Amino acid sequence: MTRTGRPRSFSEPAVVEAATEVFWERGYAGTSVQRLGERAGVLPGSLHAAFGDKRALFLRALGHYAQGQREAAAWLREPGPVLPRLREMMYGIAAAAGTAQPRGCMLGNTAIEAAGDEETAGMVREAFSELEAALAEALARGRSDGEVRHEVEPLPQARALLATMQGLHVLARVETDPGRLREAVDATLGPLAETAPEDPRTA
Amino acid sequence: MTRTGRPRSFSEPAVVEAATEVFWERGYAGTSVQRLGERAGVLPGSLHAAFGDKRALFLRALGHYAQGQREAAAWLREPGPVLPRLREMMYGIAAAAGTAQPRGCMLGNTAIEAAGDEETAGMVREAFSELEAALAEALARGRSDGEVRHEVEPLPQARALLATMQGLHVLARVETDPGRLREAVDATLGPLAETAPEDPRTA
DNA sequence: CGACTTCTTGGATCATCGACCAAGAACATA
DNA sequence: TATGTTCTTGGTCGATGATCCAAGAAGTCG
Repeated sequence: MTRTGRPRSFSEPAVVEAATEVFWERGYAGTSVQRLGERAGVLPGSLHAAFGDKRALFLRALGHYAQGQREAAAWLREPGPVLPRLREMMYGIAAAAGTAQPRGCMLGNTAIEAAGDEETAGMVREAFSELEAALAEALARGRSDGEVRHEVEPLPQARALLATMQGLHVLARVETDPGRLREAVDATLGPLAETAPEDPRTA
Repeated sequence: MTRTGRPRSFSEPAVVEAATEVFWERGYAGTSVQRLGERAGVLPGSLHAAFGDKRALFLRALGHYAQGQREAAAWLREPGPVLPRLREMMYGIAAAAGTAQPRGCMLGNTAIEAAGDEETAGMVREAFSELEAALAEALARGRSDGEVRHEVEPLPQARALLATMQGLHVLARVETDPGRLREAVDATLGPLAETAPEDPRTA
């Protein structure tokens, strides 16, 4: 059954991508449908016809962002030492400090701004849960490889790391020096390493 | 020089206190001047006359909240073991999970929502900086008392703890089980203790 | 007691925003 | 090419919100 009629002048995924950017930067309340249209090169009327109301488009955008996070987390599942990858992930968060427009993490931003909406909160909770599982899996593997101290309990430590990452996103919003956040990352990851915990950069 | 004319029907600090509550719960954009007036029992016109515009009242509220945080941090400076107090502070954050309306930390909420405003960001940065200093001081004292491992570097670790606390506020917005966040707290604080790191609750 | 000052009240104003719709444009199919 | 379907365009509508103001109310001071 091929669709007839006038074809879309825009690609739906491209609009979702653009909407993700805008919602990520400005939050839900801070984003107008008009601005969404401008960024995507589509008039508000067309957005309404294609996606429904603003909230529906926001949920699409949030899902798109969460999918990207899932793919980033998949990197932790590849073989090899995990602590350097955790450090790189967290350094990446720290690197936003001092940049023109730190956006934080859209999941965390949404948790704070839109926690009242149960459907939205559910999506954030689900995404956090998956990130936590990926972190726990990585820690467990690191532990059995002798890279991570055997005293580390993967699941609670994974939750702690997730919290620290979200907190880094928050601090990066107002912190001007990425180096200070990297020190915090080193202090977090140092005690997890089996060897040479006195110099975290060795891990 | 005593002021003449009709006296205020409201107390200025009480209005700031009420405004703090509302901004804390609903954010800056999510709060209308009308709602502020309702909560404080003052008409919007009077608010405007007494405080200026919405942003000015928000800055007053943010300053009020930051002051409260400073006083909470002063608790860490009192003598005695610091790790139990840190745990209690962080358990307190975790306890918001699953409650009707977790508000998070107004400093973190503001960092996320209003990072574009440089004056606002400066206030948040300043407050974070003081919290960090209080945490670092507490860790340093705990270390010299033999309570905290000597490998712990106070300032980086303080930043890491601040990040974790902010992250806990974020997670508490969508997490339904406070117990899971308490486990994360234990995983964070356990490695800091000098003795019995395998059971964090002993510290 | 009268004059002056300050606050309160209630509404007006202007802007923004989300949602919606009628009419025309663009395309596929037959 | 004629027909039907879908999309685009541009605008309207109602609601909300921030700000401000004029007139009355409630005090103080001389």
